[in-house]
Amino acid sequence: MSELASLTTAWYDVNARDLPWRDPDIGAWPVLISEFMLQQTPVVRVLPVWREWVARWPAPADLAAEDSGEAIRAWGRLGYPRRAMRLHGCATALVERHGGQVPRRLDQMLALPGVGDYTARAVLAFAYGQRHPVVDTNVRRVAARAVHGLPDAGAATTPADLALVESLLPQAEQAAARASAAFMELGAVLCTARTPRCEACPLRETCAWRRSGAVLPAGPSRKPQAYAGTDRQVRGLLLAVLRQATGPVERLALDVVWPDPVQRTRALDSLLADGLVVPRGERFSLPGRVPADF
DNA sequence: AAATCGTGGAT
DNA sequence: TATCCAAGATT
Repeated sequence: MSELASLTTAWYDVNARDLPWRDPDIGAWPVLISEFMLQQTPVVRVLPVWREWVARWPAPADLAAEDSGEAIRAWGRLGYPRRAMRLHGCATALVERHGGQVPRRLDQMLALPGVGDYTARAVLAFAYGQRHPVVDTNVRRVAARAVHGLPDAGAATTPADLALVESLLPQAEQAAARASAAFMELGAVLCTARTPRCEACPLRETCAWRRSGAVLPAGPSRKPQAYAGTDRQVRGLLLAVLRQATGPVERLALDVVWPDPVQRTRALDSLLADGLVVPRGERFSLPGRVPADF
């Protein structure tokens, strides 16, 4: 195996955080839930919601039996609520296509809604111990620095990234899966975007970027994303109203969240198009059955 | 292939 | 206070 993998795994053996979805006895479904929630959302915010979901919907069939609106509501404030709907879609697909189980084949994983190159391989590696290059933003940053001597990676995961990381993995399946978790942990805990802690890094002697001075770029490594005043913010405000409502709400209750009627309408229309919101006559609600007293 | 899609903690 | 960014996927 590569020196990068052996050094990083040895460090991980001692320093891995004790995250509940890393319990070796946890099932593939809880792992899949964690991977969805962790898409663009920090660990600390995922933890409490993940616990709720695993307790409430211990198997895919449990979630599939509910309206997608329940998933959206239980998603809470994790952000990007389309993930909740796609995860509900996953549960349905698992029941319909895979006997209520999480499949063990990459092509079957990639065919699930909301499951892309990262999530598919992460679940197969972490839940089933398979050998796949698991490439997220952390791993790409570690590879960019340690291997290429660059301060950060490109904007998106490329086939070249997958090939490189695959070449770093040990041959044995379980060791490869552990190395993948170790690379991610290193990027999340030490080899961070803005303030890397190179002194504590197991790769400090071999890292190409450190040997060239570890100079951080002046500007942001990604294009900073605006939020205030965007449709995204308005969608969030609208959905927050519908999440806490117990039934359909009047248009007026939605109108008060944003002053500009043009943008408000555009945001609501996009939520309707996404299926995150459903019209109920003159009113609106999350998707699903309406309680009898409405 | 660049834009879009939430939210909140850290700096 | 404003900016950056966090276990991505989709179109």
